[in-house]
Amino acid sequence: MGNITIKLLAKELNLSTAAISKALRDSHDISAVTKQRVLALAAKLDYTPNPYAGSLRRKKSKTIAVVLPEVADSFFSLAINGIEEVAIEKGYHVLIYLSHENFIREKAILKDFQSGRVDGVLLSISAETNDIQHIQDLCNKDVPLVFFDRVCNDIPTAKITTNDYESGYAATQHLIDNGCRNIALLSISNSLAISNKRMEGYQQALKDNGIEYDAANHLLCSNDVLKNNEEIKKILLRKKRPDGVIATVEKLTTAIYLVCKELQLNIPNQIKVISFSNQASANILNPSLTTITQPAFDMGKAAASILFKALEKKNFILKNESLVIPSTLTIRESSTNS
Amino acid sequence: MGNITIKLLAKELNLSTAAISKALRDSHDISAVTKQRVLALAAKLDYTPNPYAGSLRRKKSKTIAVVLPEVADSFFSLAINGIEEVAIEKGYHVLIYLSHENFIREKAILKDFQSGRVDGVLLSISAETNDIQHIQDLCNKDVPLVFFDRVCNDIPTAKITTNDYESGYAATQHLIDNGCRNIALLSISNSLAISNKRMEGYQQALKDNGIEYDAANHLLCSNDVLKNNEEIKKILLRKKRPDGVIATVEKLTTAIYLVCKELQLNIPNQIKVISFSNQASANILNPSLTTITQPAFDMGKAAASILFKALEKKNFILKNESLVIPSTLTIRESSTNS
DNA sequence: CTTGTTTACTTAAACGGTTAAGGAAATAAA
DNA sequence: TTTATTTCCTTAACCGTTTAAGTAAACAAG
Repeated sequence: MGNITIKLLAKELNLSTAAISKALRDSHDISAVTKQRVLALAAKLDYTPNPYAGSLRRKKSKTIAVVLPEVADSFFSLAINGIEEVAIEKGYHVLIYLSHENFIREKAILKDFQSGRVDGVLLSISAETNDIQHIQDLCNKDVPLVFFDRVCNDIPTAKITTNDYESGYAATQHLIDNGCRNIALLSISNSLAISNKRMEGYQQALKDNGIEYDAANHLLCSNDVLKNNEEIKKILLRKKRPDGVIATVEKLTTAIYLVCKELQLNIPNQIKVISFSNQASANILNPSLTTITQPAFDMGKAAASILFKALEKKNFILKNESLVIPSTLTIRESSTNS
Repeated sequence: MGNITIKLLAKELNLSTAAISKALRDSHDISAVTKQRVLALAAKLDYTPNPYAGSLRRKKSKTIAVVLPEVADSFFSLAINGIEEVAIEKGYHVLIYLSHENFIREKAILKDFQSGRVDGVLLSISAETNDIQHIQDLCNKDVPLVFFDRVCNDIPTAKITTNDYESGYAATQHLIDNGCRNIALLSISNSLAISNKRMEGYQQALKDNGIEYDAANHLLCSNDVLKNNEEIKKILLRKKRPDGVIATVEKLTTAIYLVCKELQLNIPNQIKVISFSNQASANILNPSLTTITQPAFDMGKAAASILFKALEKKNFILKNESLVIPSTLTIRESSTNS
């Protein structure tokens, strides 16, 4: 195909490749006239520089990686939007990787980044991740890393989170204010910081209201939709049936609604529901869903912005740049007395 | 940082870089003993090959690009999952780009691919795209391209679509079967093939049922949520108010439900609704939403699979590989008589 | 014993840029 | 007029890997 290279431009204009390179990068080593000639020919021949040649020489790829547990979730979809927006603006490219909540995959993905493939990484860890050696290893190779949402506290770097503890507390308090005394909490992990913080907020709110925490009210859900449904059903069929449910992740909402429908439990009269969710459809559910909405887009944007600061300025200390962007409670019908 | 390179391994083992390279790629130019020594040292030093050096030399990046209009939509989220699954399996990396339905951006994104940054492209065109020169240009540079969902018929390459015409027809017929005679169609483009095909299916179904097509029933929506709400409201306030609505894209569902709520129009009694949607929450809307569900995950997977075939086999003719994966109509409460 | 073949390497060029160092000509300063 | 400086280039090394071509030694065949 004989692609257009700097060499070709050089030969055509009787210049050295160095001159072409400099002209294209607007070095003031090159006369205005020559620059014009180079630019004109480059435009005419539709020259596009080979990114990998440059990356090899400069040891910079102008690429970042985004590692997510999954993307079939409004939160991560919106986060990607935020990330991409900043990346495009800064002239960076975005590689996307899904861990599918699988530790082995996450490890393999991060391992590859030791090659210099990317200049920086945005990471939201998988629910399975307990061992953090692979993250440690990456940081030891001086690859800038920013966590967002699902962070790992033992790694000293920037973390963009939302106020999970306060949100857990607020959700619980809201249900209590609306008469609930027996509140179930559905989560997806016992090790993720976000899960734990939401849980702690929940427990503190119970305590502050003189309600004893009942471990039977805590359900750890999996990736298996059917199994989750069964477990939720079991909880709602208990003698001491919960009068409120908090779903700490979006995807559990459907399960709750369906089980309630099946069991003919009226939301909100018999049981009140609140979800951590970014679904646009919360408003039009039956009944409309009270949500804790995370600032997904802004979190993505913030994470990317901070990463780019680290990429642009040297001596930028990532670990000083953590940021907490608050979630918002939107009260709708599913949690209030009609 | 003095990274581990082939050179370093070579020096350490008193071999040439060529020998190291060949040993690592298991060339039978190298003795078993030497291979073992190389592999052992590489493992010990945690050698990770520089991807860009290899890309430069081999003129292959082992990377594909996915260009989407947006990602805040269940369809594209699921499609990404499908694509990523295949890519990981094949050892490829996935660069993601969002056009935000903007022609200029799409053009700039594709232009960059002429550089050899990616070995192939998966594209779902923006709603603004009428001029296809930029796609043409990319194809002329022999970059394999596979369209999915939002295809461009004038480019002779593989296209993964769903049966939009039949789905439009089925949606319309379903509403007619349930008593509708005055059906509004909400779409987002007059130029996208998917929009046109759904529209044609709609028109043919009307015709086959002896219903005259009324242009006033066709609403072209934009990216402006508020404006869409206004327009939908206008249609539903017409003297000849529609008794059925088809949303040809997921995001218009919320608008319809909200406007109906505001106007106190009962779904499905006063107006029946059906949406092209992959929302998991369709089931728990009020009322539950009848949907045309696209095989998003499978379309992503299929598109990626076909692209990889083209990347792996030469003389693979992409344009012979188009595929239509049917959507499924799931009937729920929003479109049926109670 | 010579010739051909195989084995197991090495040498060096190549991929397409970037950049430090150098140099000739023009211009400015002494 | 001589020397210093600036301007505008070129030369060549380099980034890390791959690979075509070459070669020395060992072995086999005739």
